[in-house]
Amino acid sequence: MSTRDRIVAAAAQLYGRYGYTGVGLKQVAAESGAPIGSLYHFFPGGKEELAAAALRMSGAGYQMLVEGILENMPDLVSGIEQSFALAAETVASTGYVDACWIETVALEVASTSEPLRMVTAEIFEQWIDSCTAWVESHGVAPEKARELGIAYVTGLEGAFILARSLQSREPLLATGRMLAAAAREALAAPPSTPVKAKGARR
Amino acid sequence: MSTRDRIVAAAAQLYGRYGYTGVGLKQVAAESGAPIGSLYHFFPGGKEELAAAALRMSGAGYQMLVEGILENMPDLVSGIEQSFALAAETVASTGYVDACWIETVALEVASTSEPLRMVTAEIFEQWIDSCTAWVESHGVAPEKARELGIAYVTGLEGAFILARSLQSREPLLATGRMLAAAAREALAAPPSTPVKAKGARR
DNA sequence: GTCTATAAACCGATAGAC
DNA sequence: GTCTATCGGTTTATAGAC
Repeated sequence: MSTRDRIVAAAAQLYGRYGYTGVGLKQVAAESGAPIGSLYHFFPGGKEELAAAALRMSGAGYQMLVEGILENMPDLVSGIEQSFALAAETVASTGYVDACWIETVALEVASTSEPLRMVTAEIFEQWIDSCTAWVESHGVAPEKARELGIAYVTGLEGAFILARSLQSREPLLATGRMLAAAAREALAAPPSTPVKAKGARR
Repeated sequence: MSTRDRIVAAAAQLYGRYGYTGVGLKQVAAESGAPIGSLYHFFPGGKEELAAAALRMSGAGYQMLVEGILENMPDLVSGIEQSFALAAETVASTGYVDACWIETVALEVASTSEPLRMVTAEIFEQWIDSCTAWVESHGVAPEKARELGIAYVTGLEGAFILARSLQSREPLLATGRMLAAAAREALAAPPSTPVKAKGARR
């Protein structure tokens, strides 16, 4: 693992616990074992450039994680409910500290750093596209699939907030069940313009 | 408006734009027109005590706002969709900077300040209770009503994140429509233990 | 590429005059 | 209750030796 990678990894970990504003560059340097000079060597743009790299790395990582989970789900409805239940277990197992730190930084930078805001927007858009494609592959019409794909992301992110604050699995379990209900309705109303569905509607 | 109130109001406004960690006490003092000494006079506990007061004030304010909107909605399903659409317009009208700042601070303090984490938990619990009561008043069985009440809050908070990051109404509109679909299903399956519903099931 | 030293500004918090 | 000055520590960022 290169020095650069260790710096980015340390930054991602610290941002997850303390937020973007709450973490100093010296702290990142200390955690990664690199001196501050190396940090500015790899990221001449300073804190913003480092955060952009960490966001992009973790954003892609979260997406691969979710895609891997959803791919192995038997059907749309139980896939939604099960993946939220799995998220609940995972978050609980870390003592409600590790969920998704992208949202924390996204809120912090939304009105303070236009470059970083755009990085988070790019990440969320990719997540939406990925989820929408999965929903569509199970036979939901494109527009409805996008709505459900968006609601999957917003519901998951919102449930993470309450789960961490309340230190409870309930927000994730309840949100998963309600989104599964929405998915059931989306399946019941078949595509107005029929498409060949790859996944089974059963 | 008392000096104390002006300090709390200024803190709430600044936390909304820059987050908890991103706002200094000197900044709050300057914005409110009060000297730092007064700030420590009213809040001997310093930054944490001030944030707790601001959180409680804004938390109650948001709850009253949502309750006032939901009360006047004709039915459960369109009430959910319409209130999300209204939120989309409101957030868009502020240039996507003012949505709900409780979530920003909740994420920042979740693993850094146990006292503040508990304040945010209390606020979220009250929101859930309020939404659950509204859902139940429209004829949904208690357990399902709580699930939908939770999903309303998580969906709204999550959609606020994406709306601000993407600078788009779409996350709020899509989430509102999906939660309305979930509500439709909750109404279709009547309470196992029938209760006298105050709201119309139609 | 690695590392140290340092500048200039800001932080939360306190002391103490008024 | 109001206000100022200040302490000790931290921040981002840079300069420059190795």
